[in-house]
This record gives sequence, C-alpha cells and structure tokens, in this order.
Amino acid sequence: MSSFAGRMKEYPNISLDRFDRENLHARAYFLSHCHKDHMKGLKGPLLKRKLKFSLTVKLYCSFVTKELLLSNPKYGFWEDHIVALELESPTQISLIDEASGEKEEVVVSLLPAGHCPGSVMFLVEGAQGTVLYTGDFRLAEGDASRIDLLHSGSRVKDIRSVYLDSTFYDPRYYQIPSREACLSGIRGLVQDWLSKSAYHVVWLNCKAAYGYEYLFTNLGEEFHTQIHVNSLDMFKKMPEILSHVTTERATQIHACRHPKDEEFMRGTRLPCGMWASDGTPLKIISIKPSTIWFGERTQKTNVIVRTGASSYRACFSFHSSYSEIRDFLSYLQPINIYPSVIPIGRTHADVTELSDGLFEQADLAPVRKRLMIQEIPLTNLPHPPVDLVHLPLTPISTADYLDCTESNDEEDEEDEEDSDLGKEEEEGERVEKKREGMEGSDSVSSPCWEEFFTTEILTDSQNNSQNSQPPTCSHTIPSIPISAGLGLNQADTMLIQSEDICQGDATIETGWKESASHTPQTEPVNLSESQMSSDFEVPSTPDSHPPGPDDLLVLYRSLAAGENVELTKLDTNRLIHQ
DNA sequence: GCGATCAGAT
DNA sequence: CACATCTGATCGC
Repeated sequence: MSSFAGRMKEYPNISLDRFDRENLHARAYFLSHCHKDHMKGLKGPLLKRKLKFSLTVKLYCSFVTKELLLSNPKYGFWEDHIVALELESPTQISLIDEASGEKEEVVVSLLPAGHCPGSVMFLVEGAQGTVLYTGDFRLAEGDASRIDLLHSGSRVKDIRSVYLDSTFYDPRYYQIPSREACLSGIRGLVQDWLSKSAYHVVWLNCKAAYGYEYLFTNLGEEFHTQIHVNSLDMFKKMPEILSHVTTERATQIHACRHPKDEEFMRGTRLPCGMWASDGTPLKIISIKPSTIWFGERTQKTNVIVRTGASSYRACFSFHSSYSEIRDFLSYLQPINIYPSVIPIGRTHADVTELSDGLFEQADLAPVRKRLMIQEIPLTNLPHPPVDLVHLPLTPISTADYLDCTESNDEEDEEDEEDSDLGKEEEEGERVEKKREGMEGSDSVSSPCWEEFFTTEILTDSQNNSQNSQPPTCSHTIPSIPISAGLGLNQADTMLIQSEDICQGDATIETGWKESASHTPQTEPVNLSESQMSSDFEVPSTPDSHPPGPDDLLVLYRSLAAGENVELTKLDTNRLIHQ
C-alpha cells in the first residue's frame, strides 16, 4: 500500500495520489489510478470547500480514471474540476498561487502504467528537472524502451527522480510470471472445467478493486460468454469492457461478489446462488487471483495452484516484480529513487525494531558468499531502503530454497464434500513446460497491454478509432537486458517437490499448459519475444553488492528516525564500492 | 452524525 | 507474507 505523502521534492506545488494534510495547499492535483489507497482525502470536506472557492485548482488524470472516479457519486463534486488528459500527450500546466498570482510552469505527460484500467504514470518536466511518478505499475521487462516520452531522440531522458511503486522491490519477489503466462494458466483451467457441461461454472474470486478487467475481457472473448459482475455502472462508457460483463447470472463465468458471507460459500456456491435456472445444481470451482512469488533461486512456472477440492489460486499481480522494477530502473538510470511503499509485511515499527542486531556478520555472511560466486556483472542499481530492510531478514543461502515453503501450505482445505468434483479435476492436471531462456529482441510486435489498461472511453462524439493506432508501442529503442540468461536449473523441480510435501495430496500443481503448441501469434494478444522468454528464463540470483555495516547503520538510523531516506547515486556508489 | 484511525476480516 | 479493500469499534469534533 502506498505510503507516499503526496508531494515530490522537485515540484512541491503539486500533489499526486494524496489529498489530505499538506496536500490541501497544492496548486494542482494528479490521480494516477482509481484505487482507494491512492485517493486519501479526495472526498474530504476540506478539499471540497477549497474547490468551491478556486478557479484554477484542477485534478488531472486519464479519461478512464475520470470515468471510474465519477461513477462513484461521492466524488461527484470533482466533476467541474477534473481535466482528463490524453496518454502520452505532453501538456503544459500553469501552477498558479491564487493568493499571490505567482506562477510555475510544468509539462506533464501521462504514461501507461499497466496496473488497472486508466492507470498512468506522470512524467513531469520543468525547471527542477524531469521526474517520474510511477503510481502503481506493472510493466514487463523492456517496456520502458517502448515509451516514446521517456526518450529524447534516441536517448533516454535525463531523469532526476523516480517516485517508485516499490511494492515488490524486494528480492523475495524476484520473479512473477507475466500477465500472459498467468492468463494462459487461468484460461486453461477454465477451459477444462467449462467444457465438462453447461452446469460447470467458474467463480473468479476477485477483490473489490479495478484491475481484473482484462481477465474478464480475455476470458469472455475466449469462451464466448459474458462474465457475471455486480454492477456495470462504472463501465458504461467503456464498450471494450462493457461488452464482456453482464448482470445476468445465467453465465458460466462469474466474478460477482457478496458483501457478507463470502467465506462459507467458497467452492460450492456462487455469491449469486448455486442453482441453474432449471433447478440443476451448479458445479462450481473458485479461482482466486493471488500474487505468487518466487523464492530466492527458485523458479516456478506453474501459475495455478489447487488449494482444495474445488478451489484454486491463480497467479496474478498488479505490480511489477523485483526484476521488472530493476529492468525499469536500470533503463532509466534516475539519480534519485524514492520508494513509495513500505515493504510488505513490515511496519514502521518493524523497521525500528529491526535496527538492533542487524549488523552481525552471521546475517550478512551468506549474502557475501553469494556475491562472490556471482558471475554476472549487474548494473549499478541502487539498493533502496526496502532492500536493506530485507537482507537480514531473508539471508540468502544455498540451503534455503530446499525448505522453501511459500504461502500455499496454509491454504484452507475448502469444501471437500463433493468428492466427485475432486476426481474430475485431476484430469485437468497440467504438465509444466519450460522455455529455454533467451533474451528476446523487441523487434516483433509489442503486446500493447498498456493500450488495454488505458482504454479510452467513449464520449458521445467519439468512437474507438484511436485504438487501431497504438501510439505506445514503438520499437525504436532497444531494451537493455539486465538479467543474465543462465538457463534453467533443477530449482523448480525441487520447489515443486517441496510444495507437494507441504500440501499433501490435496494440491495439484498445474503449469502453463502449452508452450510448444501455441505460437505467440495465435494468442488473442500478441506477445513479444522478450515477454514470452522472460517468463521462463531463470534469472541469476539477485545480486547483492551488500552494504557494509557502516552504511547499514546510517540508513537504519535514518529509517528508525522516520526520515524519508533518499538514496542517491552517491549513496549507491558508496554502498557498492565500500 | 461525520471523519479519522485502527483492528480484523477476505 | 498479501495485490485492495470493507466493516466495525472507538475517539474527537
């Protein structure tokens, strides 16, 4: 969850994704996407009052975000103060102090973020340099090179600071299967189940948040059915999504939700009931999108995990993985990086508490050892505070991954009463397939997920014509691969064994169904070589140029003091070359 | 009665 | 561990 306070050092007159406290004084507001944790204060009475008396204060966001925001009446008072901007269209914005008339000019561009519909990053250019606020994002490796506005001619722009979605900027989340791989896994599971009979239905147990829509549209397309959801209101101007959802419950794919009693209806009931219209009981499996991550030095190619007789988890992430973030940062080479997210599972108190006893050699030794056998020179990426926080907690050692038990061992055994279902499902078991690692070139067609995530809405006078000319996918800039193609080792096999032990017979691992039989071109979405290959390549173990005890001490004192730690290149060099 | 904050839930 | 909420309790205005 974002803990970004709302303002950037370079441009303190604007506020992004935070609207309370100091941000009440901002001259302009920016909303990167329509998730509640980025909307703090946005419906507050203080802000409401400020708007009433202001002629110049605006909220800038994408068209889709505007539409989603205004579909909630609580934000209706923003209507006359929202300026929707086109993607990748630099826009000059005057930041006017209404009291003094003082003025500052900035040029802001919205870049696709791939996090949820309408999500964008904000590129701000002005007298204090070029800075990038990423909001939340999921970009695949190499995507930065496809965003024109990050470049000036054939060069990457000089970026002073990146305000970073660091949700998974932690080696523990080194690799997350790509969107395409996750979608393929889900598609395969759904295919197996739905094909059994018309009474076999799938419940996608999605959280109450935007970001699953591409799942709906892709599955809807694939299975020629609409997805049952609670409400269509927010999508009424988004035909691309609207055409794939319905409030009619007579469909085989559901993503409906029930406010109260989700827990006891998992598996054998749908939130909307358990009987077909003719009285036949439905045969239901639930698929819960979750973020699965890869342990140190392991590689999971399975994206579906069975967690009960009729329940599954499917890998699904709204956020870029550690390696995707590193790729992004190594491409942009910003001077400063400001992580916006407190490490998952850690609170500020944790950080404070951890600053004792961190510097024992025993904790750092395994990291150093790994470093010595590191064969691949990695880029001079800074290690942000989040990394440092985790190093002592998850010391890297070669012995660790064998007992690696990820989250799945604690999955509840859900309704087992229907043993019939359980048996049937085992037929759906899938063999893992791997693709040998190869660095992809970006010369083939780009995936353009970004285009989906920023699907422009239909206004009365518009149609979708702009969708036919994706502006976001140029191929002129070669990507800089940072992961080394080490190829596969036995790690994933071992991991699967360990999981089997953990979970017993109830768990069936299913992997990506095909790989040889599908060519990327036959997929509903064109996949680039680089994206296909990156899913199955085993990246080298995350580097660690370990900071020395002195460096850690300085950083931890800052962290413990609650300071906003700024890691600059200077710091990085100190850390790396100490 | 509303907002802010926190604990606890999925 | 939890992606992003949602609900309910408590406190203060």
